[in-house]
Amino acid sequence: MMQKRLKAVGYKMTKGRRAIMDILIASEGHLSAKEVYFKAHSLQHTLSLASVYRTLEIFVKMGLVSKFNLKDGMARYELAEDPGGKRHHHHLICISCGIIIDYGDFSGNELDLLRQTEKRLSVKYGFTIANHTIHYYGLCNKCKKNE
Amino acid sequence: MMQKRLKAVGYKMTKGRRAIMDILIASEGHLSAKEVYFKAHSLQHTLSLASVYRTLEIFVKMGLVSKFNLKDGMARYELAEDPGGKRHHHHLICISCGIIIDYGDFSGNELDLLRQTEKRLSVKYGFTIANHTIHYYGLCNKCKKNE
DNA sequence: GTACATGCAAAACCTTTGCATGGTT
DNA sequence: AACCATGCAAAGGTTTTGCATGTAC
Repeated sequence: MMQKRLKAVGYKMTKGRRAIMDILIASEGHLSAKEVYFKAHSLQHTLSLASVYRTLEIFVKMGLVSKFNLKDGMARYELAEDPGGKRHHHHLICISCGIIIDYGDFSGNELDLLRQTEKRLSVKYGFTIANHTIHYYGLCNKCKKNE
Repeated sequence: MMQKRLKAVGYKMTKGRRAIMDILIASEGHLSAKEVYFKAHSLQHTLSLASVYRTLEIFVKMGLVSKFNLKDGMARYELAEDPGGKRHHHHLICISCGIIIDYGDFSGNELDLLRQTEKRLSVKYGFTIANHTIHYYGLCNKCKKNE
């Protein structure tokens, strides 16, 4: 439970943090800080953007949330994947309209290969890999038709 | 040759652009705009940071340079890969010291699978994939020892 | 009551832009 | 000569921070 995890690291559970977590749980992922702010603000009217940033940073450090950047230079946040990896996915990003599509239905091959690759890199470069981000850039169906 | 390519799109070849391209060619890649600025400035003392940004954007639009973002929200630039894909690589990023290691010695399996995956995504999501970025985050050898 | 969390406003940082001037073709 | 490129400074957008106050424990 969240309160426990926060307490364990010396943090407190507040309404703002609860609201932010609720939004992240309810959303499909890849939210910008402002999107989190607007959505969470509707649950907790006193919440400020500064607190959203501070809270998101805490969540990232705790491993509850993943942060990544697209080419637009605006950070995106989403719930970190569960240990089993059920929520793990990659992103398809349209370079025309910016829509982001999650892609998580990996084939067995793909999973095997990712693991295999990580192991190989560990051995060869002495790198211990904690996680990865994979982004495919291209044209979505809609934008293709409009060209 | 560069001048030709620039001219073809209505742009001019200047000393600043030459210097920026020279730096990109001489470097290992993944340079921030400021790094390009400082290095190129030593070749062309009148160069400004604004021109670096303007030039890099042009190069990206022309397909000469690739731009990508790490989690720190600072864009990185590097020479685009040649058509044959010889320069294609992914990145290992140390979450402790920030060092970036290129990783380009793909196994045959990895290449096959990437192509296969892109094709599958094209079909399933109607997405035409132009390129991808793959970043592995973890601890480098050095930082592992210091912990 | 103590320590952490928050709001607000200011600052910091990366990146873009307006405008007058300089350089390339 | 025409038009693009540049430097400078200002503005824009995202993210961080200082400080006084509020709140969870």
